[in-house]
Amino acid sequence: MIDIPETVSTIKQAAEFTGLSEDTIRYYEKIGLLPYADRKASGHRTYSKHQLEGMVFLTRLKATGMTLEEMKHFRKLYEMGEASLPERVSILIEHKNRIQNEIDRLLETQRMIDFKIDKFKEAFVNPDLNKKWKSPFAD
Amino acid sequence: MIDIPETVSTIKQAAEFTGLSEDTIRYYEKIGLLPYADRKASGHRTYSKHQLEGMVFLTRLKATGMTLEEMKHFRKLYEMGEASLPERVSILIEHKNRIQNEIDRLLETQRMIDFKIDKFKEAFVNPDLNKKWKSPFAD
DNA sequence: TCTTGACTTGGAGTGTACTCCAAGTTGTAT
DNA sequence: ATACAACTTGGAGTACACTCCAAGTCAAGA
Repeated sequence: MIDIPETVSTIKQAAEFTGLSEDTIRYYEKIGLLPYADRKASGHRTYSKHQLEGMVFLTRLKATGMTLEEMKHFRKLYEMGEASLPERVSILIEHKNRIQNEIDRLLETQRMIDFKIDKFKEAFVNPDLNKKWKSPFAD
Repeated sequence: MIDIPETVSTIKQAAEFTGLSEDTIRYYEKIGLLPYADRKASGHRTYSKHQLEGMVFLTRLKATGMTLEEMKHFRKLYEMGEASLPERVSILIEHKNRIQNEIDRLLETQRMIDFKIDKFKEAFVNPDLNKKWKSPFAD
């Protein structure tokens, strides 16, 4: 059994792949969210495919509202090994629930916007309505 | 025709009703997102039911990702009157689309989390799998 | 009247997450 | 050999959205 050599990326390629900026990747490493990256002899960072996938996973968590601190905690658990699996699962389930609540709120706001758009359109077609119906916009 | 007298609220009641803090309401007024509030003789702010509804609308836009600057722009249009109705409608439609994209991203992340939870559970039941399958978490 | 709590202002301070910079080193193409 | 781009570091600066504070005024009950 031989290890399949993984293609190795520069920080620039990592940034392209993940959508993070190079500065952000270095920043994440600095605050301990990403582990100290492997280096070439020159000191330049290198990333494996596996690491890039991990970063993308991070971006998904972040984009869905997880804070950097929570992600750091999750990573700490990951480093503790198998014993932390149950807690990691419960964190993910909890996060999934938060996402669901967020989706519900978004859907509700969409309905509210639709209602408002309808009102606007009515008011546009028949300006008289505008006098009776005052749009609530904090005034 | 007589005006139905609207019940008038203090800033404290406004904060309770909207979920914003009193400081935040004053801050929104300071930056021009809310108009200069009506005052009692004492100088204390008062809010009508209509104004409270407007504030709740604001909180919905904010909670779905609209920035304070965008909301200020929307309010400016509102103050310009009927002529701005088409632009206001298009802003709302645009925002609705942004919300839809956000929902899509959230759903996708939920699926990703489900996949990961399954993997974790497998690894927990059968620790051998954990050796073959490395969780990508940026390491 | 006295006290207690609510409200006022302008401005300073905070938390999160970057983002940029200077000064120096390394890698690559000509 | 000489550019020139890519990379390195520590630390400073920025953007957004609040959040808190001091010092003072106002309102309502005992």
